[in-house]
Amino acid sequence: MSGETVRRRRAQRGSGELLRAEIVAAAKELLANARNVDAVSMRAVADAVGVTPPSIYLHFADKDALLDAVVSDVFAELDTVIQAAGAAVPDDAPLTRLKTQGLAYVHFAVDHPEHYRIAAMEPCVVPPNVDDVIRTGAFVHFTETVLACMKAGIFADGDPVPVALDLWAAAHGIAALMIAKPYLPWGDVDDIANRVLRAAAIGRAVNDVLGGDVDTEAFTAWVRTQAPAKRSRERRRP
Amino acid sequence: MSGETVRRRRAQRGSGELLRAEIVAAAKELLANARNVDAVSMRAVADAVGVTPPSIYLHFADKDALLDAVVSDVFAELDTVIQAAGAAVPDDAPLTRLKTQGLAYVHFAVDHPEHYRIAAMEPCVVPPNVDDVIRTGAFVHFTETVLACMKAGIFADGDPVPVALDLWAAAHGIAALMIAKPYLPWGDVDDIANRVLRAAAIGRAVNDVLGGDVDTEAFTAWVRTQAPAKRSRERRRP
DNA sequence: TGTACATCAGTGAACGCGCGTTCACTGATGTAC
DNA sequence: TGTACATCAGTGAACGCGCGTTCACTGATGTAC
Repeated sequence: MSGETVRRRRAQRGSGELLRAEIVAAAKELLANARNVDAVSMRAVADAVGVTPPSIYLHFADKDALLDAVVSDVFAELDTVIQAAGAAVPDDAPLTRLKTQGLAYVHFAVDHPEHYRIAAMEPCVVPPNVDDVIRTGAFVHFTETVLACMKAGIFADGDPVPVALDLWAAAHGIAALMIAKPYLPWGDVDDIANRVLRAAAIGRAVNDVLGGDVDTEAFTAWVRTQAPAKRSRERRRP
Repeated sequence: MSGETVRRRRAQRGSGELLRAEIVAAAKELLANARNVDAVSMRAVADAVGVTPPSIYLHFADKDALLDAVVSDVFAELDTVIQAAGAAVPDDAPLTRLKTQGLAYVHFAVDHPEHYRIAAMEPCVVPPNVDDVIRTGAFVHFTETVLACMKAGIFADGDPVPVALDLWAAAHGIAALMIAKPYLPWGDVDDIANRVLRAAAIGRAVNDVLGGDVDTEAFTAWVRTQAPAKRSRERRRP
């Protein structure tokens, strides 16, 4: 920690953004191994960057401002991952894209549990505007895919936001529970994420078709009677 | 806070359990309004009970032990709520019981967000044994209902634990997201919880019938073609 | 019934610590002449 | 090209604070005789 003897070179005039970025990166890294936000001190961040604590205050008003910057950084990274995953799926398979993006989401969370925690599981330091969340970043790219599913007739036409929230809840449920209770017998991440995401999408589509007041018990019994026909009609993988 | 001038009567001999329970209750209450566990101090707990800080150490080895006791208390309360909800549904409607219990779960979480947070969203102070979670308390009562659904032919026969985990993930997703992002347009708690839980149950049942490698896109298109027949066959609420 | 005594629940004061933040400062960098 | 000076990124030391926990103690309660 304080064994950091190499002092960084003084920044060039006007290149303050460089140190700012280094501070955010260091705080993010420390947060990844901390119990929570209170367990990461300004002193530790300064130490990790190779600078004294007061230097941080040249770039951030206070600790909350620094943490806000870290959360923004995590959201940006998550968005990049989800966009990349979506781009790998052709436009004419919007439901597959939805599942692929959902899977990428869960993987990001499980691979970076503490970053996911501060971004999606902790109460925000300052509650953001609704539109800032819904019309920007990862959520908006997810909503676009939901809209494509509606245009393809998979979900009923309408406002994509509630559908996106439902599906987000399913993805978040898997991710958050696996992070909070890692000792439970989850099995393979891909398996359970695929199962839950597929169930959420199928369930939503069925709901859209049959209306909200469907008698679930009767419906599943009915699906059971239809199943053999459906099975014989579709190609099975070995 | 320290305006607490009424000092409690000294406990009777051998009635130490009474103060212990009061300490847990006070800590639980303070946690309900705290940002996180670090924001609740032993001093504040002592103050709320009307006692000096060292008194707490007569009943708990340290702060972690106290917090463990609080978490156990929250889990017990959650279990009581879920059992009560399940008991109100007849035995021959296991899927309805599942949804009712799920709804009670989400309601508990939304009504006691900070308690739910420490119980289900924070990493445990000390990771418990798998069996302690899976074979006791709320989870086991939930699993029993899943088993009843299997016996009723709603889900495929087999180990109920993975199914229970899937459905728990759905319930947790709604609960945890609503708590972490309360500013999003969730609408009515019952509505969204019902939608997501129903979707999860339907999706799971369909998966069980059709196998894991079903082509979701083709299936939903197929359900769409079947829908009118199904609709005319079922009674609709006004 | 009365008294001496043991018990132990709860006290009061203090410990050492790490925290966020502040403040007067230093000294390398860049610029004006 | 050389010198004096302004700038401002980063420093070193300190502030006051609340924290978890310890320790020698007190004094009401219950008991033995």
